Amino acid sequence: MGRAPCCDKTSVKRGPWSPEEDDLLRSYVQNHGTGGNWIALPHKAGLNRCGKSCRLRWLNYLRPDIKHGGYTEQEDRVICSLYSSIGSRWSIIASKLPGRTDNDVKNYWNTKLKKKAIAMQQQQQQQQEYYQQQHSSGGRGRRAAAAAAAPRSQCASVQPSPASASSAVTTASASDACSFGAMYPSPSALQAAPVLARYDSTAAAPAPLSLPQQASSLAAEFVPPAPPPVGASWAGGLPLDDMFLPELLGDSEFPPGDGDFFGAGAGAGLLAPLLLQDRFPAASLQELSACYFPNAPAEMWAAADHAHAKPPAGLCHSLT
DNA sequence: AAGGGCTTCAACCGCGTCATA
DNA sequence: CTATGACGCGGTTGAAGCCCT
Repeated sequence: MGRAPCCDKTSVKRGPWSPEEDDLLRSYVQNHGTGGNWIALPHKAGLNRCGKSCRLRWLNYLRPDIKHGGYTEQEDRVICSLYSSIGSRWSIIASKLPGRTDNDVKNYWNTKLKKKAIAMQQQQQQQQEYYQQQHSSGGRGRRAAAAAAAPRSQCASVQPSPASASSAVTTASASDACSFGAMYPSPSALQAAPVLARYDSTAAAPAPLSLPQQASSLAAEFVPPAPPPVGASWAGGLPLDDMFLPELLGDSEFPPGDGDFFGAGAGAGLLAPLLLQDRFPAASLQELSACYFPNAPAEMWAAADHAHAKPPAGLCHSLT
């Protein structure tokens, strides 16, 4: 027994919208608003369309503040950084990009950015191999080499959804998120590991940070990995927390209206977690980190010796 | 010029979540 | 507490345009 359809699909028009339909919908919404009921809207607006179709058309195309195409380097970096940390939660990612819709961001990632990421990952792996060869004789390099050789499944918990494998291009898998996140390892993320443990940090990082204590001990013998390729400025070494925490914490300066999301330069980005440690109690930052990775809270919370298994309600509503 | 393959992106589908009666 | 309906989201599809041979 399935769900009742939202409308009679045989009697409503489907497919591409005509300019006349666009005008009808636009003028109706601008004059009357959505009325909080998309199902009833097409009838009121004189459209022979499904309510969901109207909603999608308005949200993804007709809204006056929509930007189409022309993604900037900054936007690329935001998308990549967030994707590496939270996976394919396009609505959250799009909410950090004014004028962008989840559908647009999703399409952009699937058609362009993902390829760019894969190419850069391959480049990074080549650098890693070279780097491992240079350090293979010393003890300090062994853990990094072992971690680099570790299977990707270490981060499978980041993206629990076993996405269909029917489309190699469009499917956003756990390994995508994980491997791309690994492209930009951040020494600062490890230095701040007891506070900002990242559950998707693998591969180029010394080891999966499944436990803050492990991360802490690893940080002590951490060998900085190869830097991102020259010219690959976007998302370089920026933990999600650097750009996300301020907003969740109510920092009104995020995102900057016309500036660089990542601060004045790489140094500013790398310093952000440490500055946050100064500004907020470690417990609060642990709670917020847990919000990013709701699929793996137990380990971290147990390790952090918290009385509760979950962060306080309302702390991270937009991500859970 | 033709046509086959590739890319892009608007639109659809189905499910999870939430609000409300 | 439960049922129902609407919304919102992520995954997927397919038509149109582009590119290459």
